[in-house]
Amino acid sequence: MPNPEKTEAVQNKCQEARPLDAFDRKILGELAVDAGLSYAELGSRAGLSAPAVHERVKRLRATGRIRGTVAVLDGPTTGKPFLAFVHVDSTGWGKTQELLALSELPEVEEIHSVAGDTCMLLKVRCASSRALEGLLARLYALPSVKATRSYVVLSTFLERTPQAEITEALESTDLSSLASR
Amino acid sequence: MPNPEKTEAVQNKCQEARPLDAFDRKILGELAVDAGLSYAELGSRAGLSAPAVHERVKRLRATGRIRGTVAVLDGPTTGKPFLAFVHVDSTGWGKTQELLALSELPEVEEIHSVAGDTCMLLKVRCASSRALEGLLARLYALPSVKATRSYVVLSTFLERTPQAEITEALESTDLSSLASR
DNA sequence: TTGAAGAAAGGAATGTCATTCGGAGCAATC
DNA sequence: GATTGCTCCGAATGACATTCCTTTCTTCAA
Repeated sequence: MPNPEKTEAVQNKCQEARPLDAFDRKILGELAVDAGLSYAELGSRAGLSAPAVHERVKRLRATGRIRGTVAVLDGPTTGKPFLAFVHVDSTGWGKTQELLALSELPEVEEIHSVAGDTCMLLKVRCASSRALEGLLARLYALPSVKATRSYVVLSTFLERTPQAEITEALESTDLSSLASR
Repeated sequence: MPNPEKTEAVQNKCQEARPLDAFDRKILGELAVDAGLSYAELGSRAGLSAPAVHERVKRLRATGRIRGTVAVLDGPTTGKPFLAFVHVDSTGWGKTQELLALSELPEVEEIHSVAGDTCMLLKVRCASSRALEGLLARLYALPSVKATRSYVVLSTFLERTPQAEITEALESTDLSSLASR
């Protein structure tokens, strides 16, 4: 009979699924806000030395927790003041391949398949309403696209990449207390 | 009578709205994909020297074209496998202030006000469906929130930050050619 | 309990790169 | 035609990333 702990250890090794200790999460949290921090500064905030932080960051990158490091561009001042979310109803499954071709357009920032009364959800940022119109025209040019609903953004109050912190309280919400609503 | 060119020059100076030449856009494009590039590498790709690139990047940061540099975290492997878009119908204008308080939750990544059959649009990434439920509970706890519609993401095919490139063709789409559809 | 092995952290050294400085080319202005 | 301002490049400096090595702690086995 295999030793459960040893088996788990092996799995962790193979899947590289070590469960992120407090140091890791602190580092991730800081880097998700500002990746320009030096390892020394990062270390002093996390309570580690620079080489230790470096080692952890290297591991976080290798295991895919950190996807990459990017400069966040400002839409309006870089020529794309129009932001919209487009819901796409398409006929048939497996037709999503056509939509994925839109990834080539730099205006398309996100493509998700979603559950709900729609099939696909696109996040699109472009130069003008004219360009949005042109993009919708391309959408409707696809045979599988049945209908779209666009939600043009008027104001953006918050926009950021995934954060490291997790709000534990959300999972322990006592919904029964809301039953009286 | 004021000299138009001079006036424009002054405006550019004041608004710091210089129109981004090809070098700037190339640099922005590269940095939006990988901000870890050295200035030397960046320079060789753009056809400039390292100091020249450095100067431009500094200016792009100062003028707000580059909002910041961040590490892109992977949702699933950092403990947040659930992604959803939540449409919020709220009663009355100016009540958005309540919703903005949700910015404090690291699970809330985006908050937009949109035109369409809904008022607010949230992008939410959390640990579990239980957490999503807890977040919706918080939403409904706000007096102004009338209804919500959630679109749970099943698969994400593309997800990136704003890109520098602009597809000119989108703005020159001949919509009259689509009239026959 | 003791010994051995693995993992991880810290200190110091090295190499790379960011950053700065000075000079040159170029355009626009008076 | 001289001047001012801007941007580029090459070289020098300084900071920082990266590596190496030692130490410590934990874990597993005897």
